[in-house]
Amino acid sequence: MRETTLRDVADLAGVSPRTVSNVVNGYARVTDATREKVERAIAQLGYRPNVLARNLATGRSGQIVVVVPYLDTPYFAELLQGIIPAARKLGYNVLVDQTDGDREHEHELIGRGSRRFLFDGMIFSPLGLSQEDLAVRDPDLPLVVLGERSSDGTFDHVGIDDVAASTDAVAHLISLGRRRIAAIGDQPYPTGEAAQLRTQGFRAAHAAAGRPVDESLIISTARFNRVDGATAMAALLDRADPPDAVFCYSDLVASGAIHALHQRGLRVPEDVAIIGYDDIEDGRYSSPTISTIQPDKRAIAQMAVDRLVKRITSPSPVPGVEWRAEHRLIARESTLGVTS
Amino acid sequence: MRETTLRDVADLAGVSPRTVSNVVNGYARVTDATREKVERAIAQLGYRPNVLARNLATGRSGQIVVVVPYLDTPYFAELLQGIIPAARKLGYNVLVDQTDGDREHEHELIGRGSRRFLFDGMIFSPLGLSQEDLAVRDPDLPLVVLGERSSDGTFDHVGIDDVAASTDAVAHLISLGRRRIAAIGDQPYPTGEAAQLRTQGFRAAHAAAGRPVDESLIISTARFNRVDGATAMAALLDRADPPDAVFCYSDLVASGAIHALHQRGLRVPEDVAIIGYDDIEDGRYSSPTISTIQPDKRAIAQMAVDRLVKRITSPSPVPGVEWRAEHRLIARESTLGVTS
DNA sequence: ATTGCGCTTTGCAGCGCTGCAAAGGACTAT
DNA sequence: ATAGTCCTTTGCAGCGCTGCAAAGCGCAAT
Repeated sequence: MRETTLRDVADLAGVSPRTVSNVVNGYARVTDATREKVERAIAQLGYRPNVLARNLATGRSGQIVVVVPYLDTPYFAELLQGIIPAARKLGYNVLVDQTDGDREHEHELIGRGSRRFLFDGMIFSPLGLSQEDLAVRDPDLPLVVLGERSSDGTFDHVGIDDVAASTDAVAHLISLGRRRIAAIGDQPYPTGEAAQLRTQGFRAAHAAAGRPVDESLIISTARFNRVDGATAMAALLDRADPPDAVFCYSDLVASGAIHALHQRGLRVPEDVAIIGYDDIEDGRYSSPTISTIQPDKRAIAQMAVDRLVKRITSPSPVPGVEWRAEHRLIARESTLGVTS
Repeated sequence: MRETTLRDVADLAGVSPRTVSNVVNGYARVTDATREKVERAIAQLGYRPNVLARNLATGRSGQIVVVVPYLDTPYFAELLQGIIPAARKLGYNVLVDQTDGDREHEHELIGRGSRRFLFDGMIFSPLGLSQEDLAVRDPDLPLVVLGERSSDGTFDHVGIDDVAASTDAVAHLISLGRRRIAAIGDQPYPTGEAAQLRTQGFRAAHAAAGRPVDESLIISTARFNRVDGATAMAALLDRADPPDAVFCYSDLVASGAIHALHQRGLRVPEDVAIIGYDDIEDGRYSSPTISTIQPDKRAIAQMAVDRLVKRITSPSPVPGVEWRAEHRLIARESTLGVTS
């Protein structure tokens, strides 16, 4: 049996298809009598508009897509908790896609692909993509970039001040009297911009305290996840002069590092203090609880959606905005120890 | 500037639009000469097919949606890691939506809404919806349900044997000599079916060991998350006769419970043994590592996608299948203690 | 009685693509 | 030379909806 269409409803109600459309969309002025007739017909036939057809006719889909590297990274999952309701409130439906941090895939998504037509705009958190890659993006696609890139003026960028936040984190370790501070999570140019900014903060904090940086304590990892954190920590502990504190570039890395420490029977923070980044829920429940940098996720989410929708609805080109959310240092047990 | 269309390409290549379509879709036999002409024109104009138009014409969208209660629940995030590649391999794009476990919202998604047209099928993990609610679903929508419901024969159901798995978990605690075993995560009828099956397993294990069940040790929670786990555990510890082991209905609940124990200076498993459910990555890294029930997530994901695609592509009605994936008991530190 | 106004309703065309079936063309068999 | 066959290419119509602008209509003003 065929799906009922606008025309079927129109026939039953004795009006033109256009009028049914007007009722369905709440458009224009429709007399109460007409509206009621049409609504009765709709109910009777169980009519539902075909969004596909509507989208084709209007050229817009009412959907925005949020593209993240990994859905199983709690930071993104938590960010989405802010993005989804914010977008819904503005009448947009949110769908999520993941790239596995794969450069090809990311490229395809921001490039001039045919999926373009499915979405009115995109909130994108790049990982494998370098700044140059971003240049080949589809200029038609309203875009808000999350994270650490800076905008070239044709899209918006929303994030926190990574250098300042990282400086705060490391300064905290220094203020606790730690002498040999390692960093886990650096990544080489050109793709690891987030990581490089954090390393920059790491250096800045040392400089501000008049301390030299031991370059051998800056450890690169492929990803910001637990496995890599544990592996890097284990490697540090195998050395003759292990660190007494570690700045981890994400809470997941920190969680992995703590795991590696516990496996060797070392105590956090007595033997090694750990600070993470992102403030995921996990860190508030782990043992010890993880000191971290807390970005204002709600503000980031709200801002990203606002900017994107502005971009979608504005007929004229919108200048790219660089927007920094607040961040806070949250000191917990992994640096302060158990306080009671 | 207008987006280039099939017709533009046809004009430039000197062929009919239909032929361009054939080339684009790899349809039919097209001579190499023609194909090359067309491809040159496509490249020259930077043509990309309008998926919206294609979808309208074909009536299919090539997208499937995975609907989960909460994206920030690691179990779902991990499951998606299996679903997304499996679906991609079959030519489907996966989009994710979350319901917040809200019954209204879930209802809307499986009902006869207009979003129906955006997706060829749905993999759905219900939470707030009761078995009766599922009955009002859109019969046209190919559907695979994850989790604990049983199928009414009009859709497929994929999950593990929750009763058996829960029995295994509790039997493990009993075998370790624990005497007062609590359960955290029960939920009342009619929505909390997953929880009820686990409670059933909890009872079954007691019965098998010839032990009575202390009903007061079965604690209900609103969700399977950390906060609720911590709160419930704290309440148990406030009692005169606290348990010496707890079966938590998810690893998140277990994580919360362990947190509550540590806050009181109690040791896991020496004072209280904890077992969780789901085997999320978190539990492999926490201190102590969390014993758990490991569902075969990869198999669940693969099966869900296979069944859904079969349903989408089959012209005739497909009978509903009830499919159970394997599960394993993984004993870690939270029940065995630190072994070295 | 005629004109003009404002509101509601309508008809038309078209969004860009594909399904279908038939037309065209090259080539082989008779 | 003619008919038949097979493969490639095409034309048409339509997916179901909305933008646009004009038509219809009731009512007040002249």
